Amino acid sequence: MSIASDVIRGHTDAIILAQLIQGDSYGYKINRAIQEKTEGQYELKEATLYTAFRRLEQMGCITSYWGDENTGARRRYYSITQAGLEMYDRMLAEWEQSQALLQKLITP
Amino acid sequence: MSIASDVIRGHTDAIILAQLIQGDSYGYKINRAIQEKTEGQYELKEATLYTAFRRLEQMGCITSYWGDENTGARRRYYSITQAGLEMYDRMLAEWEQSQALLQKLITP
DNA sequence: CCTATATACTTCACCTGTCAATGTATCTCT
DNA sequence: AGAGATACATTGACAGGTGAAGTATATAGG
Repeated sequence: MSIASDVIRGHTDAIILAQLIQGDSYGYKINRAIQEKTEGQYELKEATLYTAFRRLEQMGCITSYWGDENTGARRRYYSITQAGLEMYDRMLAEWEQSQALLQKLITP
Repeated sequence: MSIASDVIRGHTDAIILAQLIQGDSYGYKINRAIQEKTEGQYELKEATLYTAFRRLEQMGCITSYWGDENTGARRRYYSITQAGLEMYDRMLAEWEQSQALLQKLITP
């Protein structure tokens, strides 16, 4: 849907980790935060979001637990781990580097 | 192989078009130019490069013709079309936009 | 009460771009 | 003759993203 999807592709993980650095959260809320951050310009597709959670958990970058809501739908909360923090730092550095690289390449 | 591959992904077309704006060229030479431009930090894999040529030609963004080398291996030259120029402009604008968007998203 | 809407998570099938591997052919240098 | 550079092409596999569909609960409005 979004124009930006090709750039964002492969950065879903970093985007999620960036959100979790600010504290534990759950899928729906994270997506909301992303929409607000971008003034509605971007949102993650649900399938993308939950696939990313699986991937990140399997890599040991996040852990999850069920919230104890006594009302509303159940929520699965996620926490960023030490490995996740390190991964985030690497991804951020990579992004800075790649950005400069592509800028060079895309200029005639 | 490269660190930047996830960012560059989906921008191969724009990179190639950026090269062709400077004049007709052929696969091997374009890849060389890319390597030089990035001081060896990046190169396209051959499969990626030639797949992109097919895609761009099919979309009408480039046209191709065989060079009339009387020595050495034959070369297939590519020209950017009007549609290609327009596509490039769109891609460049998109990149600027996406860059800003991802910068926002990747920051905690 | 019933329906629509929002919240919240899950799974499956499919598409696209990338890339490793492999193959072809020609030229130059030793 | 053999090695290495030039030059193009195809195949099969893989990873990430996404549309579509499904499950379940709470709330607001008619």
